[in-house]
Amino acid sequence: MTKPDSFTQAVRTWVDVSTQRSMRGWSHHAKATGLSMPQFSIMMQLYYRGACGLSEISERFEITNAAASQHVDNLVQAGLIERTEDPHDRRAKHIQLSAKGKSLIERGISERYRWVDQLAQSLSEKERVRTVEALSLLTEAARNLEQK
Amino acid sequence: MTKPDSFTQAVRTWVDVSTQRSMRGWSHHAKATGLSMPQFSIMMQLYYRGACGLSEISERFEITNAAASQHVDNLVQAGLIERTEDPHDRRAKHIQLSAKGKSLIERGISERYRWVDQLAQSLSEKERVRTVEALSLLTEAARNLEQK
DNA sequence: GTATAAAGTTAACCCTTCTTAACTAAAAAG
DNA sequence: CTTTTTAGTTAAGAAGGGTTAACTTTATAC
Repeated sequence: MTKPDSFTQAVRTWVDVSTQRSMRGWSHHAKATGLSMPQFSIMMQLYYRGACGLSEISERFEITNAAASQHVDNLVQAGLIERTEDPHDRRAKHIQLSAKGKSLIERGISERYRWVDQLAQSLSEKERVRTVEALSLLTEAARNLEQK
Repeated sequence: MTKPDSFTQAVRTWVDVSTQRSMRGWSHHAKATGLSMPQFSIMMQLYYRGACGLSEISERFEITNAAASQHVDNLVQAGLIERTEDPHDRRAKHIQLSAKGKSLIERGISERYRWVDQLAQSLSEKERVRTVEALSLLTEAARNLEQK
């Protein structure tokens, strides 16, 4: 509350605008592929954080193992993820994206961020450089915050 | 595809990080208030884009009038929004946040963006100024894109 | 080696969201 | 002034996501 007002305002506004844009692309893609929101989220998570067991999924989404198991089962049946036995602990499952699932998510990401390319083109080289500096700073600071 | 690579990358990374952060706060608040996701979204939309008729809601969320009407009805019953007759067209309704609803959303926003204040404190004055410049640029550009 | 804990699955059920269909009431068109 | 269109509501039902509870199988503790 000292005087970060214009800073706070600028960040908020940009986050609002960009969240809205990227969410729009996201829900478009989810709808186009016929995936529901939880299904899509699980796949995104598998893409960014890599393979995991079933319990990790239920923990991250704060749902029961039963619910997670059902979602996973549907995605396996759709051929989008693979569920194999963990060789070190045969109770556990090793859940990961299939090739088909991975490429689907990658198409989704590039669609979700197509507007960023358009954004790039509407700025000058100099503006782009300055933007990159500022955003790197912010990202770095946000990640430091995260770890505390 | 010329060479916006580092730009694209920086924007994507920041959007990912910030979306994740602000969504976390959002779903927290939604859960705490007992609102469902569609209910919350409708209220957010009323907050940012102002009062509107029922059809506007169904269009923006791509649901039927029936579904929109039901959501609105629940929110009216909870005392969070007001539904009055449009004096110029008595078929239409004028839907807007109540005082209670408005303050609920405002509390939500400030919770959602608390991390931005922390972010501000972890940067120097100089860094903040440069960030504000860059983000204003980006926001402006994104809005221009929007209008085309 | 038996008892207990942990990882997943399955079944039955509830709640929410959404849809279609039938309806009322007001405005616009002819 | 009658017909048609537009705005919104209501009811019934389908679909999905979530839960608890009972169960199987494997690992861990003692």
